[in-house]
Amino acid sequence: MSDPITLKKLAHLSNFSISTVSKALADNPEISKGTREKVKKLAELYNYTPNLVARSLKQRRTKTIGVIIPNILAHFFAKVLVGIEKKAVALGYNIITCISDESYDKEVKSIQMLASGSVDGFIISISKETYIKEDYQHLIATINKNLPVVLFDRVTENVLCDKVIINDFESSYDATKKLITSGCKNVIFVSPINHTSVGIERVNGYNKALKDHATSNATSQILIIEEYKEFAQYFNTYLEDHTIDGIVAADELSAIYTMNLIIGKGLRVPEDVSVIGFTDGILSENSNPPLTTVDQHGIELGEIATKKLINRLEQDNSIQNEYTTTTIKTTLIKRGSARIED
Amino acid sequence: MSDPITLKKLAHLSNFSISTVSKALADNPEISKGTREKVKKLAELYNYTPNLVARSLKQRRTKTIGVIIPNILAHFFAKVLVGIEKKAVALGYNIITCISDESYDKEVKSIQMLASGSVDGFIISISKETYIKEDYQHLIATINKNLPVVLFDRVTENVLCDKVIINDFESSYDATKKLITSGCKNVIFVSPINHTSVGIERVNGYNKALKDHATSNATSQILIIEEYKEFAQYFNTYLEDHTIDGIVAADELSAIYTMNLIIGKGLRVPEDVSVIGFTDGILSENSNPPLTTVDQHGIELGEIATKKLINRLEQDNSIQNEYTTTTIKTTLIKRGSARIED
DNA sequence: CTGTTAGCGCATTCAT
DNA sequence: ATGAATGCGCTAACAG
Repeated sequence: MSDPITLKKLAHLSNFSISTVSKALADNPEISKGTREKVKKLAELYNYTPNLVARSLKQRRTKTIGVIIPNILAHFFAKVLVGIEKKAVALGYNIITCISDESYDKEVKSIQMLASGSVDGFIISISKETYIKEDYQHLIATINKNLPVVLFDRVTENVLCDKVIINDFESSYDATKKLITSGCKNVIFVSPINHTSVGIERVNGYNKALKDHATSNATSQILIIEEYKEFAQYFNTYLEDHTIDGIVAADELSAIYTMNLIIGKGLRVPEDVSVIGFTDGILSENSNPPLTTVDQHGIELGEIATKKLINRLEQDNSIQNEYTTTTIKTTLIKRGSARIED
Repeated sequence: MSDPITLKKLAHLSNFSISTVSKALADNPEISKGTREKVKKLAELYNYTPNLVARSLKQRRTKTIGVIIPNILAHFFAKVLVGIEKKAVALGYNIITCISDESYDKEVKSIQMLASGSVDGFIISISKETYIKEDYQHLIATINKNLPVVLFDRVTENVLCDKVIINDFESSYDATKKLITSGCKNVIFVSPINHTSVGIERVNGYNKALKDHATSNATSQILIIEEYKEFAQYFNTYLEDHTIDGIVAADELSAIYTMNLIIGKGLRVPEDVSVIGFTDGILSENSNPPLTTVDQHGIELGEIATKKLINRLEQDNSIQNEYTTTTIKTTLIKRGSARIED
């Protein structure tokens, strides 16, 4: 029912030319006030909305942003997406979301597809597989095509562009330190994201805190989670030859998962073992006990990334601003899973 | 750096005409094998990718789907989105995601924007506010513009279109019945989605099961959650004048939240109170005790919705197929939060 | 087998 | 103050 109404049809109906109608709708002062009114009324009557595809082609900008996310089921990324969406809509942009599913191939394909005219720029968090391959050529190529990229959270030094990250090293350092100064003697680190920039920084922070604050015979214990079921088995036997009293986990799920294994072993949280996780999401709030966690401010992060991208998109192209990296400071949210002081 | 390479440029470089180049790249047998090869090689060399916006304008189809979701932070919707994305990409489509944030206005605006040429059709789950306003005109208008809509989960009889839902009534009925036949005398129903089609069906199922299977003096107890903090207060006092031994919750978060309140009151789950929730997500798997839950098969649901939409988009337009509603059967996943038999 | 032409819907420069 | 003409990049009908 009904083909969409176009400028051409409005021109017929109003007995003005296409260009007059176009200008009138744009409130161009070239056109007399009277016709502007008339045309607008008509457009309203027929419910005219300009075809955005045609406009994109003409203007050579789409007013849409491509977003590539490794995994939408992780609460942190969902939160960032909320922030991106919110800010984008507020500034008149749409977003096209692709999920890389931690796969290099999907990441490359999605970017290539969207880079063929569908978007003006990208907001991307790098997939695990891409880190393993260490191949960032697709990102560099995109930037070279004049499609700005903002990387967030999972970033790399190998690509020059705007970035938004959190202070991973410091946050991890502080969390570990707090456990130690509150009396923990054996703090381990658990991570399902070992290959990513984020995962590495958090490990480094943990190690540094150990060196600075633990007793000299304390050793760094880093447990990598590739697959949760396997990890459960491994960790249960691990607990039999090791006593631990503190855990820092690189994300929310691994924290809760590990905590539940510990409780399953008959240990008490936080009396016997203190647990701190990263990412403040629904899981953390509603676990039992509720998880003490490092809030990464995902929504805010998404908003900042979007703002940065759109700034670059709309800036005068001759002024090539320096690329900047914004670091968001995390906040420790104290709940029931860790006994920490002050 | 570098303007994108176009057909025109390839034409210059190859000394063929634009149309020849276009046809050659499309492997059109009109063109001699030799030139086809030559042109393709050149295109490869220059890394040519067709401008999708121009193609969309020409073909009057964008190969992208608009997805409107009320809240990406709810695990169920995130899962559906994963299914949609997966299927869409597999069938050569992109998706543009908008989050209505349960707001009528955002829902309307997003749809209008995307309906202006950006997408070929929609996959939508209706916002709470839209249900309250009972205004579905924007959906009907979209369908009348020849933009097919598939509604999922949160649907309405007031819009004629394809739909994908789960057997909410039956699932809720069965869950309630199971609790009763396993010995629960006082089963309450908790819902944060009371206004939606889904919420209503689940309440109905609960009530019917009560009528069919409970003792005659059992009364229907339905607690609505508008805001979690308020609910916590209310529920804590509620527990003081009521004894309950069973809970059916309309989603995952409300189930866990309520369960934690109960545990906080010193009651044991499942010994004193059995809890069953809807949506099988990360929360359910990792709660303590793990939640017995109705799996809505979100990913599959998303895939089916996408398939239905694309089928309609690609069918011969003269054959106007009947609209159909697909009902997905849920599965009860037994974990530790409910004592139920068989 | 190849090229010319037209047009998708819009914005814009250049006449009038 | 208005309109004609052009072109964004592509496909396709039609001519040769």
